[in-house]
Amino acid sequence: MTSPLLPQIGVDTPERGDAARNRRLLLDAAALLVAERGVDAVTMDAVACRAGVGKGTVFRRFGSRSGLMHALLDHTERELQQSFMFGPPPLGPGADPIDRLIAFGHARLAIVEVQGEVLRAAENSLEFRFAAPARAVSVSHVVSLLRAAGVQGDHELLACSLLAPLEATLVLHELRDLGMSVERLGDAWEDLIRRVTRC
Amino acid sequence: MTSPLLPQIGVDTPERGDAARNRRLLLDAAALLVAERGVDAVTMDAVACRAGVGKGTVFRRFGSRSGLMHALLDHTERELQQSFMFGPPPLGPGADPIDRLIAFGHARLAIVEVQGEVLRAAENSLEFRFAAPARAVSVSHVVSLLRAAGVQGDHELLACSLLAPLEATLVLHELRDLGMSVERLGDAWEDLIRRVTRC
DNA sequence: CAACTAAACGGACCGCGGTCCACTTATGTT
DNA sequence: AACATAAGTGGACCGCGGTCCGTTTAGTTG
Repeated sequence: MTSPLLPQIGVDTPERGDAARNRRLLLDAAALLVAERGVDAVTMDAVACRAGVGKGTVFRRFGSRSGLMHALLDHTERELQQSFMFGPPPLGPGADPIDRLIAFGHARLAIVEVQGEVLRAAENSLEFRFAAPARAVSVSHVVSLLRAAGVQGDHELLACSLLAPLEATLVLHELRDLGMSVERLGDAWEDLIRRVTRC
Repeated sequence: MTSPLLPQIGVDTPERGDAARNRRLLLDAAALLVAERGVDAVTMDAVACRAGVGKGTVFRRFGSRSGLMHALLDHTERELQQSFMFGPPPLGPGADPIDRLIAFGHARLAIVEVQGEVLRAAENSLEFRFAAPARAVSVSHVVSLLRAAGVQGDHELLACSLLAPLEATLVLHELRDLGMSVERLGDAWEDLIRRVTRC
């Protein structure tokens, strides 16, 4: 079994020097645009122009706008992953699996609160919404916690169903449009987990 | 309290004759395009052209592509709504609320199986994904069933969380990409409901 | 029937995501 | 150092969703 960590891109076929430089330029440009003018201002043309490269290069590096957003989130994603795999309880190993599940949801909600817009933009594509490696890691993490908690049943699907209410698009809707607080969402998550894992 | 049914559009300010005629033309054209060449072929230009009207008219009638898709689904949506409000058990009133919840999920899954592509296209916009009247009806239906089942807690959020795994985009992913069967999804739904409503 | 007005119409126009391909360049080999 | 080639590059180009606004028309009023 290979490492469950997010694959380090280009480990086997390393990027050429100029390509790597342009990746950095593009990521910096994109991050700057987000900070200055919001996610909507991050058009592929704008990023390319700001980075001083051609539009084609942006697509070559990131495949799509969602891919670019995903790359922007990569750091945060890895941090979360590190935390629940190797970090301290209750998120990391050592704590009761149910508490870990609850902490996991809280951590995700916190991320959505901060990076919600970017997350939503990243979710706007099928491949990155479900087929992304980060998602696969989350699913298998939840599956293993469910198993560890002694839950019986279709772990795979149960994990998918539990992850669904944490999707950025929905959470943002609840926060912004319905005016719910993160605390309330956190409480509801905890309640949901306790119900599902009870008995 | 007003009728919980989907509002009959244009009841107060009736549509002009030509407008109503064009709406029909457009809906027929769109349905035909879906049947003949799939959802992706339903571009706003194509629909307009096929109906023999201008593009602006399509947008005036339906607001956006998602709106058009939503209109295409309206009939099905109303049917489901009728069924769970006035139809026979287990979907309709009379059955145990938990059984009604389970039946509701099964009904939705069946719809996704048949109209999945159109549903997904309709979900591609924020306003129609969450702010659509049909969704509000579903949410309040689930809320009332949870209440009737004697479930304690944050019904509103619990309903949202339960509805999330029924979203077309996710369900289609599970069916197509992960190769799961509708039966399996149905079983998982039933299991989820039983867990959540237990105790 | 003529005049009036609010509604509907249509298509030119815009910006964005995404593709394509002729051209350039970094890197390893002899 | 010269070469070969795989990788990278850039910008013209495309199609689509969505907007805008000058024009047309349906329904009403006297």
